[in-house]
Amino acid sequence: MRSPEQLVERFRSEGLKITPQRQLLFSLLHENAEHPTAEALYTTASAQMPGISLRTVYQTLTDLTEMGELGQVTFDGGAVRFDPNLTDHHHAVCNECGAIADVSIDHLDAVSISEPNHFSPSSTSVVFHGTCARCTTPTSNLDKPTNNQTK
Amino acid sequence: MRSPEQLVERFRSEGLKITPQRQLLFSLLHENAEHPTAEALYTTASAQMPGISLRTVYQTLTDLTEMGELGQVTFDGGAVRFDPNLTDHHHAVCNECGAIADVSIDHLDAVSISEPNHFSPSSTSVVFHGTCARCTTPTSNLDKPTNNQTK
DNA sequence: TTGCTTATTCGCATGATTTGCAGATTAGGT
DNA sequence: ACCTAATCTGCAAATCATGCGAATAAGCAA
Repeated sequence: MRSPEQLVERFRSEGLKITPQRQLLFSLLHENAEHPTAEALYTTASAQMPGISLRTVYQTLTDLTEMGELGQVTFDGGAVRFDPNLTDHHHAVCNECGAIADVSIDHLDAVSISEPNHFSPSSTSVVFHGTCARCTTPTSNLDKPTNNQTK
Repeated sequence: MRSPEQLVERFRSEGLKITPQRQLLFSLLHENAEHPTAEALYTTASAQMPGISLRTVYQTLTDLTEMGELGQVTFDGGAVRFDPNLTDHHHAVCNECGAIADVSIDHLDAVSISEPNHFSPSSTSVVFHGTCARCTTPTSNLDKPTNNQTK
């Protein structure tokens, strides 16, 4: 996703309005690597702007997605998560705490469908399920994040 | 998933009852490569057994999943789809018609997370999005399946 | 076959997530 | 300051899935 400043520019140039709600969400999403759900963003946004509507959060998220400024991902049927990282990347989901990390992958080009077929893939997405560093470390389970996995 | 006969055996041996509803679902799922949703199975089942409850379909599907006889997959936030294929495989989703095909993958072992990290993957799933053979073929669009993609 | 026990089925209520709608509000230009 | 269209908000409603309790029926024993 572009910076809040650049988004403001883009919105302006498209005749869209720069509201405080949008500006807040721009900043909350900027470089956000948490893959938050709409609900999570709403909670955070509400702390800074009491009265903001969940509907507005959904609306803005949908708008940004349609503008190609935001990505969406879902894992195992949970709620949709938003991803401002638009670079080509994949995800690693921790079975313990539900954390989702962006990962780059080596040799993805080597992966191919083995049986003879006529499927023309336009994109390939890889999801690793496993245990993250934090949950693997035997010591200091105190600051281990709580399980945020929706399902 | 095991054959209906084997499932009947397993259910019996575990003290579970063999109801006509379960038997019907066993047969509908056996070697079913359509990745149906609960709703889709309910529709099919209703044709053969009017009066069967959607609740029962969900219940049976959940039971089979918990018994490890059935797999679940979801794509792009749509409804859960059930997969009787328990072999190690991946999926190719057609952007046009929503069809989902099971695929085997070559060189998956070559795929690795590139940046230094301590994530221990226990499983890796790959999803291809693209156009299936049927939707690619320019001729005979007549028998092209309708778009079953939920979202 | 009859009857008993307990698993199952079924329908409805409820929960979670997301979208549609309409009226109130406000950004941004005149 | 004023206008107008875009936006925000609250609520209804759609979709998907699960909890619950009453009714039903499978499987077993006599």
